[in-house]
Amino acid sequence: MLPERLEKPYDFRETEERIYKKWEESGYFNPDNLPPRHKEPFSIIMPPPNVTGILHMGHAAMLVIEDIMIRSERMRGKKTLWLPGTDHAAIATQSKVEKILEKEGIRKRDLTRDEFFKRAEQFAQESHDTIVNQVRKMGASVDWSREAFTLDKKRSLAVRTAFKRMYEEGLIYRGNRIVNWDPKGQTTISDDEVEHKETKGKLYTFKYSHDFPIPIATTRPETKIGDTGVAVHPNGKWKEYIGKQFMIKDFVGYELNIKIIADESVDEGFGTGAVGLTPAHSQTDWHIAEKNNLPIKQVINGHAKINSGPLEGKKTLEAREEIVEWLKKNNLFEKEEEMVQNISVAERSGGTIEPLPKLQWFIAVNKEFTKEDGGKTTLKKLMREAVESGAIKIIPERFEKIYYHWIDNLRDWCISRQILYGHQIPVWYCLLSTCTDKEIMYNPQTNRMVVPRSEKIKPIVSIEKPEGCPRCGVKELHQDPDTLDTWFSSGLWTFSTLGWPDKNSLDLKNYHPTSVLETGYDILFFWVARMILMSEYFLGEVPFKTVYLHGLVRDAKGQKMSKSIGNIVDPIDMIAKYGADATRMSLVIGAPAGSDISLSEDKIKGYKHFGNKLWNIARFILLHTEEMGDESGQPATLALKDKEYIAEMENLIRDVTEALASYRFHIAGEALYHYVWHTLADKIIEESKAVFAGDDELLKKSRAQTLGTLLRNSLLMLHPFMPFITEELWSIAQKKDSGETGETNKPKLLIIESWPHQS
RNA sequence: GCGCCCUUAGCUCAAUGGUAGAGCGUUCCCUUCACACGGGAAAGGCCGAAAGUUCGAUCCUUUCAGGGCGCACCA
Repeated sequence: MLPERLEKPYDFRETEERIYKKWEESGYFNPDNLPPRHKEPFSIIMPPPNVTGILHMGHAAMLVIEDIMIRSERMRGKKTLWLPGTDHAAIATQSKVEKILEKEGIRKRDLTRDEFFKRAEQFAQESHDTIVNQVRKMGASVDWSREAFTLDKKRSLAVRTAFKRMYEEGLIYRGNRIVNWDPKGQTTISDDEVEHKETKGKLYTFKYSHDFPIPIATTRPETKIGDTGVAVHPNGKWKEYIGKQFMIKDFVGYELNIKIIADESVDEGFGTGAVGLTPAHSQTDWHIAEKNNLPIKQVINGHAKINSGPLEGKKTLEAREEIVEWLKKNNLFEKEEEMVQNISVAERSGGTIEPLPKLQWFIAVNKEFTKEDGGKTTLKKLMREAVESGAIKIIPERFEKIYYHWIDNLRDWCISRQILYGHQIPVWYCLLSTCTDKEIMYNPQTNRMVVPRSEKIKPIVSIEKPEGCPRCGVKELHQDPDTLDTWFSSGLWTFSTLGWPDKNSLDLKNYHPTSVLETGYDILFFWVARMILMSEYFLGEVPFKTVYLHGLVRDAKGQKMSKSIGNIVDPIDMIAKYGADATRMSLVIGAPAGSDISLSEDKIKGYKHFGNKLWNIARFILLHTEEMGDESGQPATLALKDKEYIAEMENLIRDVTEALASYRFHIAGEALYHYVWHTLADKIIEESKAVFAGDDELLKKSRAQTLGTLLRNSLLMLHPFMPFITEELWSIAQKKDSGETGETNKPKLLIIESWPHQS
């Protein structure tokens, strides 16, 4: 007798939604509700998807791998917490909202800060709802009761608390330094958000004036009106001029005052062996200028235009042409050569980065401070040591090298952004003239200080809005209009989600450090490194013990998925067509840690067929056996052949368990796939048909029991990979069981069943 | 420039110090009472090139070629 539900082919559309609901109602996603055998905590905090739209295959891959870990650990008796959330994604969300407003014919400047913020929140909410729905569809066994958002109230308190503490320690400071200015987005961005693109450029060689002895080579003539020095090699061909100062009365109508200085970094072999220094518009030059006390002369403004003099208002490229023309006309031009150069581009907006000096907030990564144990360290050291000591293991290991390399090149992190959507910096200013000696222009409508931002206005850093100015007592204070880099709040993610800054939080005690962080290798620096920094600093412990990095999901030809190529495979479409189980399998098998996954619809379809196969295996087995087998082990009466089958299964259990423990999910998945199809179905079941057609009752009984055990273990181990169909089959097999033994046996959900024993 | 990865079946990719696998595709046979979303059979790979280590290498080492990626203040 076949159970009724097995008579029909497997219908994932009907099943998946029903099963997910059943899991949610069971409460088992929440570790607090797990049965008492679940003691040892196992926690993963989900990398929060950006609330900028919908989930893509990369997110799907992330969800699957994390769910496999959570489900298998839950079955192995761990107290599993998988905490979900979303990220407000500051710049990314803001630019999306701006585009939407643009379509509605609304300009950003027509809205107040609050109005804009409301629109952004509304968009974020809609996007959040879509994402949550998608996460459910994937079958992710996350604890919704603990869901978090990087910009909600609790996280905001964490951010402000963190900011204040770091400020008081001197690790957050406000400084006038060269930043990566994005003229298109009108904001600073961090070094990591800058992409270097190879482009064809020209190297121009010229002299400032006929009296000036040294020719200079440059790719950006427009910046040369901001030159205040020339660097040459201390022992090079120009050394006789070191220390001399030259006044150039007319350089394209500008007056230059150039000092020749020596610097080891000058490459004699490149260009003319002399570098024209533009401290205000080049990171390198800034440092050399600082060492040599050269003045800093800003000539380009935030709109990438010349800010003064005869060329005022000209765009950089226009100014470049005019300067080259002027040089040629005045016989100062020597030559121009084609060359490949790297141009800096803002990752989000695509704008060409203009290095500019600006008054911004930074995190000092090289500044020494005293740890709780009295030892001295820096944030950079904390980040390095966490991995070096082995406290954090990165999988695959090769990314550890990449991580160190990044840390070694790390400079102070600019955290202030001139955008509206995000955590507003918890800093207030008193603008009364008694508290500052500079006049401030302030636009109350936009809550923006127009200019000049000044170091002379003293910041008042506070978690909550201060009652009044601590110096003059005046009530009216103005909050810094800038918001924080989105990675500042996500850096706190592993502990801000667990109750920090409340140090008595039970969740924080139980689940931090988290067990595993699983994410794409593309945000190793952006995010993983920042979490290590924050957790080490604020809690003195690692945020996670293991980092598992997955690759990018690419199309069938290995190309990056993108809208312009039109090769995007949408997880939700695939779930609708082939089911979540099939989609999950396709993202695990053939996808080892750290390497890119190439995905095709055919691959997903293949795993849908596998689901069908599994369904029919269960049909066959349940047709011939009374029960699926239980934990009590093998009866002594098993036939020889059946003992072999059981032994084979035990090997599989060992292999799969080991593969999972070593984070080789693709191996585990493939082993199961291969066993179920090509061993259980093709060999064992085929051979069993003859057994059941025969008349040896003992043999039949032995085989039926064996098949029941094989099915049982297959379902158990496949569950983390294909949770829906396995749970459904489990419930069917259980029902048959309890139907015969009476109704007191409440069927147990597969989700909390015990992982098969290894012998 | 520094560093990392990849090169395996027609395509996209796994695995492994000792007979090489998956998905899709190709050829032939079979509607047999789990499944045609199936079964059976088959074709197809000197595992990028060369040298070395080893009883033995696709796997380890070195060099080379091609491809990809990360980082970087070549003015």
